Formats: sequence, structure tokens, C-alpha cells
Amino acid sequence: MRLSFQDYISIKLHQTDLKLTGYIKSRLQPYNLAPEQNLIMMLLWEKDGLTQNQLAQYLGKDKTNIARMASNLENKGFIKRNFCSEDRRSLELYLTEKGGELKEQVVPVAERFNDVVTDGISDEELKELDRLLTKMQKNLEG
Amino acid sequence: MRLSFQDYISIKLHQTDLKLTGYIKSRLQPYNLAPEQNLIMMLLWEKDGLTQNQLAQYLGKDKTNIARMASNLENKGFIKRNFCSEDRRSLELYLTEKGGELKEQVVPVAERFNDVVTDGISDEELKELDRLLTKMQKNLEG
DNA sequence: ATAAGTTAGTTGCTATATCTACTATTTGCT
DNA sequence: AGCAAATAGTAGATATAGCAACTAACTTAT
Repeated sequence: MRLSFQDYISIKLHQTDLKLTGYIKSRLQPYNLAPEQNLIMMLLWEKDGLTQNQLAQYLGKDKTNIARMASNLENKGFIKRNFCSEDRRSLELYLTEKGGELKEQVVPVAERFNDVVTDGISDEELKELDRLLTKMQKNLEG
Repeated sequence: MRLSFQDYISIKLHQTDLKLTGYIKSRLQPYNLAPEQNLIMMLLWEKDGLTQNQLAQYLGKDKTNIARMASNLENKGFIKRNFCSEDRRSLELYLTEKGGELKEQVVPVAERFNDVVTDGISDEELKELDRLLTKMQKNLEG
């Protein structure tokens, strides 16, 4: 039996992700932050001074990508990049004052976004969703 | 209470999608098909002669995007684009012989991919997952 | 009949995303 | 100490993704 287009859960998931990304993109636009740039900022707000390599690992992304986003964030004046003194290959990302101040504006946007997305979905359902997504990811590793 | 990075279901979903996309990308590489190009092909295999505009609607993507992917598919020799006689603004996409033959090779890849992804996940769980994704999408529309 | 508005596609711009190949360090082995 | 291997980042290429502004063609309202 051949599956039709709508039957692939991956496609559904992909299209959901695109809609989520588009939505948060529009919400972050006033702050001059793109969605993925925001993820880097969120990590730096939790722990300042992370290296590009650490960010690549946390975000599960290619280091090339991180380098370019970090460069964009530096151009926007939200972060500074300093070579690490212990390992001069590594670049540490530090929030500027401007980047630090952004937190108070953007974190509420992220939480409101999460509230909108999860509206009418119970904590149990969210846990189940998380479990299934984790399972799908694990299935690809084997 | 402030959420930490891992608590946002959207981020989890986004990262799951990236892994899924990366996986299917590697599986389709031998056939010279990129993941999104494959989605267009899958729709054309179901119904040949769709216009770019129809594809944009089915896929929920920007028409710019579709135009460029269609152009790529044409360059690869998988489709031909003809102006519609009833509405000469529209471009209809038709499979070439090469594009048609690809179906027998690529559809099994897509189904195997789906099998891998959904391994150990019951039909009921898949239905629940689908329901929650639909709910999240609807939440953004309000 | 024609002017105004709508629609389909394209071009240019920005932002992700990954791969390959490269440079510059650092580490590890002998 | 000195060479090989691993590691952190960068540069270039390709593929998505969506926005704004544009052209060409169709529709509608007068």
C-alpha cells in the first residue's frame, strides 16, 4: 500500500515547524532578531561567554552556520567575539550591554509565543509530544 | 517562572525537523533530489500538470520558493514547464520521462524513511501526534 | 470598452542549513 | 622535541524559506 502525501508524519512535522518559525520570526522582527539568532541569544543569556563550538553542539547545528549567525549578531552589536586565551582557536561570544538589555524585551516574547503555541494543550500532552519527538530523533540514529 | 532553553516545545520540534530533513536529504542524494524538490515530485507523481501556484498552496510555501525549486527540477531534467493555454500567466509542471521513472526508485525510499522514523510508534500515537501538530498550527492562526 | 484591481510568476534581498575544503592551533604519540 | 592527528573557525557552494517590488495577464466594475 502506497502512502499519499498527507500520510507522512515527517511532512506534517516539517510544515508545522515552518509555520512556527514564520510566526516567531514576525514577533522578533521589531527587535532586529531572526529566529535562530534568538536561540543563540537565549543560550548566551543563560550562560555568557560560550564558544561557537559549544553553541553548535547545544543547537545541534553545523559550525559554519553558527559562525555566520555569530558574525551577524556581532554586526548588530548584540555580542562581541573574543579569542579564548587558553585555546586561541576558540571564539567566545560575550553579550554587549545592548545584547544584555535585549533579554528583558525578548524573553517575554518567547514565553508569550510558547503560551500561544501550547494553548489548549495539557502538560501531559506536551510531555507525550516531547517523548514522541525524542523517539523519532532516536530512530534516526540507529 | 522563566522557561529554560530545553522547555520550549517549538525548539524541540524545530530540531527534530532539522534531523529528519538531514536524514532524508542523505537518502535522496543518490537520486539527485533535494528534500523539498522531492515533495514537489511526490505531488506531481500523484497528479501531473499542477501549476506552480497550486503547488505553493499544497505545500504551504511562498510562490518564490516554488518557482526556484521548479526551475531546479527543470534544469535536472525531471520536469518541463509549459504555459497554461487557458491562463497564460500560469505555469504547469509536467513530468519528463526521466522524472516519471524516478518514482519507482524514490517512493520506496520515502516509505522506508517513514518506516524508520515511526519505528516503535503505534498508529494511535501517530494519530495523537498528528492531532497535536494540527492543534499547534491552528493556535497560530487566531 | 477601459480603467482598476487581482493574480501568477520572477528578481533581488536576507536568513537559515549543510557540505567540502581550507587555515591555524592544540594534542598526542614516539 | 617533533611530527601526526584532531579540533575550532572560515570561505565557497548549493538548497531552502519568505518578504518586497516588479511584469504580464486576467477580471471586474462602471
